[in-house]
Amino acid sequence: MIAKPKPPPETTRAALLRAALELFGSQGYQGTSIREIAAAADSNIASIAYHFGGKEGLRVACADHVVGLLQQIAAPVLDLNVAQSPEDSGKNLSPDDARSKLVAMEQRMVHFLLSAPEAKPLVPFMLREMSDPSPVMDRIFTGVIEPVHRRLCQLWQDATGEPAESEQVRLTIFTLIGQIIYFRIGREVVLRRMQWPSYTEDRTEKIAGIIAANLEAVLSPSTQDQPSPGSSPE
Amino acid sequence: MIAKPKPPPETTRAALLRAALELFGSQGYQGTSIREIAAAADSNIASIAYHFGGKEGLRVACADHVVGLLQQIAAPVLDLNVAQSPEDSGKNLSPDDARSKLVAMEQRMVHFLLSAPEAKPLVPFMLREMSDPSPVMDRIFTGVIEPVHRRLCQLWQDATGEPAESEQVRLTIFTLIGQIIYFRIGREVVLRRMQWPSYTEDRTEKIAGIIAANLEAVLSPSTQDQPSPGSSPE
DNA sequence: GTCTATAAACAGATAGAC
DNA sequence: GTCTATCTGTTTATAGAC
Repeated sequence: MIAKPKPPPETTRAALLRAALELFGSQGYQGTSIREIAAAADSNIASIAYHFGGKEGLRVACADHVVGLLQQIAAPVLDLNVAQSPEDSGKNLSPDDARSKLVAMEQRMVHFLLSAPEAKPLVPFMLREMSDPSPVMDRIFTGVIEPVHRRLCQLWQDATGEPAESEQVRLTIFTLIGQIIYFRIGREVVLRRMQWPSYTEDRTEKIAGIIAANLEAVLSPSTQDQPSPGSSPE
Repeated sequence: MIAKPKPPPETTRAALLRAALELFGSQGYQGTSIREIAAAADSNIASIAYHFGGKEGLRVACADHVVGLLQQIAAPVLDLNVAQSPEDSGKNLSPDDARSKLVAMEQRMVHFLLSAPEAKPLVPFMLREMSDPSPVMDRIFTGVIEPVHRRLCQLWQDATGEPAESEQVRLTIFTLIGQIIYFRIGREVVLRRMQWPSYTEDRTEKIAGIIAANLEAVLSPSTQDQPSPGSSPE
């Protein structure tokens, strides 16, 4: 426990986790049998009960695994400026810095969700758990989604001056996230309409560019009236 | 067959369809048993085989039903200007008209997806079929998604002059649709982050207003450089 | 820790009475 | 057209050999 922080006694366990993540992601939780998982992991059904207590335990373990990995990936991006200098308080950026950091984060998210190889097993699982309000969604929300959303809201404040936790800003950040995530969730629809067989680096880059342009357009004052959000002409 | 174009001999059939739509939408296809459906329709399992041939037949019938209803709902919006006058050719609008029609369609879609009572049973089913690439997705895509997307692209062309079927425009329309649909698919996440117990009319209106503002910002020339999409500084 | 064998519950489909 | 009863296969979970 002390001398060996990470020995590899988790061959079977890890294989089951990998297989489950993959299959839950592609077929859904209810659409996947523990037989399939055991077969894909070159193991047997009983090993799932042994290591995870059952199918639901395996689901929870997948969620924790995903949250851990995503936090690891998101960490360097989330506190790029927090740990820069001690007296900086790590909270305020110049509007231009915040603006370009927002665009940079958007680009990263698009590339990660659409074509990063390390995201391939994680993202489908996460998105399914996000749609299905399962008891597992809690960990994913608290561990990943909320921190990232809060960070984006903070950057938005630094870029525009609008209060980060206002309804207006929180919802606007969701419209940004929605644009990105739709290209994953609605993947089959997009590919079909675009007559693309699959996403490639070039196509991902194109998508990221369009969302970046949208983002910059919304961030721009545009010298028009944007007094209060509730005064739409309807 | 001729004298009675639509008598009501479809009490059980209709009840099964309604129940299936509801349960498939909330629990997913594989997460729903035909026993549940029969029970919810106050019928029995055998009636499903009799009326629809089996569970998969019921799924297809649900898809057709949804496509029919959505087309009925979307029709008056889609060809509002097509049937206006014969010599109008029904294709070209003034930029201002196209622009306000785009905003109007966005508002309609948000309200329909988030709080229209008639959408409540349809939308979850459709969104699930859209994520899972099932053989049923075909009908939904061809019947609803593609026509709506094409119409939006056409309006975008009328509003901006960019060619409707260009990659640029088709993807931009998807960023618009993504913003809207995310508030449905990511509903649980949004509600939690906003600390809202549920969507209300006011909140839906607020969301619609923010997306409308984004749309207008992107549609505006903004007097900045927007020469070609591939020349991002990176 | 790993695996085979089996139990108990569940799925979808169907036969046949009414 | 409707429904009960049943068939057949599959599911998760588990007991027990190794």
